[in-house]
Amino acid sequence: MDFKFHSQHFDRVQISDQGDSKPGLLSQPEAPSGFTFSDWARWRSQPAPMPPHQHRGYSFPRVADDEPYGLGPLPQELLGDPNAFFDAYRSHVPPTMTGAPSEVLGPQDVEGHSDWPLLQSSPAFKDQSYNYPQLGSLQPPPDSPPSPLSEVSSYPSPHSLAASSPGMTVQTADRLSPRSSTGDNNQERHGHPPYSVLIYQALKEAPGNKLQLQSIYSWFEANTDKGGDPNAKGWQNSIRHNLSMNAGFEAVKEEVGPGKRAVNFWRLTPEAIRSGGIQSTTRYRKLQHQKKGVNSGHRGATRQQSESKGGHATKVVKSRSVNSPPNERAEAYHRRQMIDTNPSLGHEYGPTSLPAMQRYMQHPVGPVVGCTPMIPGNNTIFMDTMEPGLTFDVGHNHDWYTPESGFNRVHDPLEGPNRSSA
DNA sequence: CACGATAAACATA
DNA sequence: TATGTTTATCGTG
Ligand SMILES: [Mg+2]
Repeated sequence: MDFKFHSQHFDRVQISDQGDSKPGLLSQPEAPSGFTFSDWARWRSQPAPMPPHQHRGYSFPRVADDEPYGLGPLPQELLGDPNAFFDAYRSHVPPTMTGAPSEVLGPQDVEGHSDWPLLQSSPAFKDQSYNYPQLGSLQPPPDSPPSPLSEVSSYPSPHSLAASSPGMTVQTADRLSPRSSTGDNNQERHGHPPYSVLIYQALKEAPGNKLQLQSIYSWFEANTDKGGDPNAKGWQNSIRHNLSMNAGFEAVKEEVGPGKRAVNFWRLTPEAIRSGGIQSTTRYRKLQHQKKGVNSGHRGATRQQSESKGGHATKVVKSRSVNSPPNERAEAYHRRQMIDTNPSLGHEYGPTSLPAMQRYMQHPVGPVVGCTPMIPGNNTIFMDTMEPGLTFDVGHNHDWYTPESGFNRVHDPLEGPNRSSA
């Protein structure tokens, strides 16, 4: 009696997947979406041939023609080169200042969130820009493949970035970072901002609002207390986890030339930039089953036989001839790739498509309230057909984070394309 | 009920 | 091995 579940397959949906028509995910009702190709071109500072047009599904933030494209607070020197940006981090981190220079610490109190220690994100790049001279033997950037592109990389960012005005600067504290490892851990002490926020900050400050994974690590090492011990790499796992699961961060591949393999950058989503914030990473957990411990309670070396986890739902890349697929999973994987690959993007690099889980949540068909584990063969989802307002009109809450106001709980009415709330 | 941190299983390149 | 994606646990408020 409760729900009436409807199950459908979203194979077909994948075609229109990127249709950025998110039901009620964003606080902003309608997002003007219409990032033109030229905008995009500018974004990555490329010549830009005139485009084929839309790439319909993906909506980029629209930017007024006269709107400045530059990143507010960023030092000019850095603007042109994201690599430089992270190189700065990479280089400056290890040697001298490990952790956080207390000099730059600026405790403050942002009304929205005074808990977290504020920091100024690494001065390293604020002042020095990426010159981190020293390091003497600073080799050529280990990971800065992109040479041609990279250029300016400005990014459409209206006032969103401006948010970082006076009050909020970001924080970087010396010991911030959520963790304390073991046992007592916890953040609450003063609560360090969650990974998602830290990542948001790192990206927000970066040229083009994008950084490579390694650079993000570096940022953490420089602005948080992570990285102290070389042995711990759990925090990196956490970072990756957040990058993947939080829709505010998207991976963009940049081709570097024929021979080399494209490098991947993690970038703030246009949505994140426009709205000036991100949603909590855990919100994408909605569809998961919350299993309760029926087990013996063991934990340790375990098995979870649950079906697929990682990869078969991976993102796109390029189409390529498939050899003999190793197994069924791989087969399914490749199938998806073909579908997901966006033709209009051609060889251009751009945002990869949404990860499966996140795409489910945008199912055009309506509110998705559940799904089976992501198994190749069975792509069934469940949606609620009840009328809102009645019995259990579900609807969920989730947090939305913005620098100015911190986290705010918002409720999404569970309204989909279908149900126009009269 | 939502979060967040972690660990870990899996995939792919 | 490095990266990414996703499932699962445990602790908090
Ligand atoms: Mg993501």
